[in-house]
Formats: sequence, C-alpha cells, structure tokens
Amino acid sequence: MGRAPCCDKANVKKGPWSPEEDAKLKSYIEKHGTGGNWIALPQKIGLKRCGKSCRLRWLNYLRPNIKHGGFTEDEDNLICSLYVSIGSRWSIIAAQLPGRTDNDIKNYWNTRLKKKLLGKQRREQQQARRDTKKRDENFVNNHLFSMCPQPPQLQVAPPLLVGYGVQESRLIRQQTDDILRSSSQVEGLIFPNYDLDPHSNNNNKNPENNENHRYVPEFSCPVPVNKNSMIRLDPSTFPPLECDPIALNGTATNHSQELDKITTEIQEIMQSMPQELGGLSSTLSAVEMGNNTSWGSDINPLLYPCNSTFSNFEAFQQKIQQDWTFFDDPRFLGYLQ
DNA sequence: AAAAGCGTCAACCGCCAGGAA
DNA sequence: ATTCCTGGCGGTTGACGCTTT
Repeated sequence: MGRAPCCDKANVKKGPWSPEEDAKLKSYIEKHGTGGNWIALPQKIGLKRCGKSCRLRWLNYLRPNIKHGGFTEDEDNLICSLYVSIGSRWSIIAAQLPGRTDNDIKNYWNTRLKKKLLGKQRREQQQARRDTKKRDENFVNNHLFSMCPQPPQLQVAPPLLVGYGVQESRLIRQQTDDILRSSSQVEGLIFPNYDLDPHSNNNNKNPENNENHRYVPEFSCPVPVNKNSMIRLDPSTFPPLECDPIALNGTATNHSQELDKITTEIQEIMQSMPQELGGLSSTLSAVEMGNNTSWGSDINPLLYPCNSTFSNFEAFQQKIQQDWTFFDDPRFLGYLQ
C-alpha cells in the first residue's frame, strides 16, 4: 500500500495558475499568513488546489521580492562555484542569491549554465593538456639533469598496486574505491569518483560522498601523485580479455569469488600501507602520467610510496620500465596515451 | 506555410526528515 | 517506540513559444 495522498487528487485543479487564483492566495497570505499549514490553506481560501501546489506557487512566484530571469555574471559565477563545491543542493545555493528561488536556479542551471560551464571547461582542458605536454617535454629535455648537479638521488618505488583497468566491471571498481575510501590509514587521498561526476544523474545525492572526496574532472586530472594510491592487482585475476566490459557489468555478481579475492588483497595492502605517503620529485613519470594521459573517467587511484633510491637517471628509467611493463598489457591499451 | 526540433520554465511527483500524536 | 502528517527538496514533465528545416 502506498502513502496516502496529501489531497483529494480528483477534486483538485492542476496546471497553470489563473490570475484570480494568484490574487486569492496572495491576498490571503498577506493578511493572515500561511497559518503554518499549507494543506489546510486552500480549503480556507476556497481554492481547488493542493496545499503543496499553493506553497510552491507562493514561494516561487507570488512571494515579495522575487527576481525572475536576467541573471548577472556575478550570479552565474556564484552558482557555478557553489555547484562545483556542493552539487545540486539548490535550496542552499538559492539562499546565497537574494530574490532567487531554488526552482529558478535549477532551471537556469539545467537549461543554460551547465552548457556554458561545460563548454568553458572543455576549452580550458584542451588548453591545459597542450600546456602540460609542452611543459613536461621541456622539463624532461632541458631541466631534469640541470636541476641535479650531483648524481640525482631519485627515490622511486614501483607502483605498489596496479589499478583495475577499463576492462574491469564497475562493481569491482566501486568495491576497490569503497575500500580505499574507508581506510583511515591513508589521509589526503583524492579519489577520482565517477559517482561525483557532474554529468552523472546520481551525483551528489548523498552528502556524505562530498565530505572528504574531491571531484576530479574527467579528462583532466592534475592530481598530485603523492596524494594518490595505486593498486596492483594480479592481471591474471582479471576477467578474460574477450569479455565485453559492458556485458560484464551486468553479470559481475557472478564473479563473487573474484571479488572476494580482490577485496581481501586490497584490504591486506591497505593495512600494510605506510601512514605517510612518499612521492617526491622522483615520481616524475607518474606525474607525467597524471597530467599527460587520457585517463578519462576510468582513472584509477594511485599510491606511490617511495622505498627505493637510485643513484642515476638511467637506473631509474630502467627500473620504471621494468615495473611499468604492466601497462603494456593489452588490457590497458587506451589507458595510457 | 507547415512541420519538426529545440529551449525554457512553471508545475508536478515522489522521496525524505522531522515533529506531533 | 511507532505511526502519521507535513514541509522541504531535487528530479522530471509537459505546455508553450521560438527557430530551423
């Protein structure tokens, strides 16, 4: 049995409000207030409207000092920045914009601002990718050795863990993310989280999601490597290559054994994780990865503890090449640029 | 000129939290 | 402690008008 309706739907008018209805509602509320009970209000006035409808009409249209349309540049900026930080909590956003209603702001965002912001973001990201690529090329070509007058002491560690790749099911990714998030041993991690993707329908529904995690825009991940974590999973545990990743999503629950194994593995690794994460300048290659590659929304968290020291760049290169051969795995094609 | 497509926005729907009974 | 009711909220719908084909 569903919930009882708040009013008798059959005897209630729906659709646009007439000027007469507006006048009745407005004059009553101006004289007597709402009486603290919207449901009872329409009967008192003699309006064949649902109480909720009256409330909405008053709050969004009839109430004094309401501004409609004509958003200023400042208001645009404020809405955008609030949206980025708190998501679609329109009532809170509206509270920062005198005279604006949450409904108006929501409509304005959905019809105009979103497109405007996304267009701007896309242009900035394209530019940032070009700039970063150039900067890193310059850095590697011209400055790396000049910055190290002594034989460079490059601290580097192989990736402790290698992330699940594009072929993995969403469920596995979700699970590993959840474990990483819930680990209190590692602080300051930034978790690329598709659930906070502003393009997603489900984003930001749960305020808890926003407390400690930052949204990392897709295709643009200037994430400091030392604040990330990387998971190495044994590629042999991955689903077979010929699996269609989309189909896999639908059947991921059949892989419960595999999930359990991965879960245990990750938990063990998290327990042995150092409190303080390293990640000095020696994480160059990883930085390049983060800034230069097309991670897309499948970006994985990286953890990069420093537990090795190299006396020269060649040794560093060699070690990196060994450790990162994982990425030659065809399953990660497209994962790196 | 008519049809199709698109953008806008008022209004509705359904869920949830919190307070009253 | 539980149930019920209401207000508040965010997502979605659909009417309307404008633009494009």
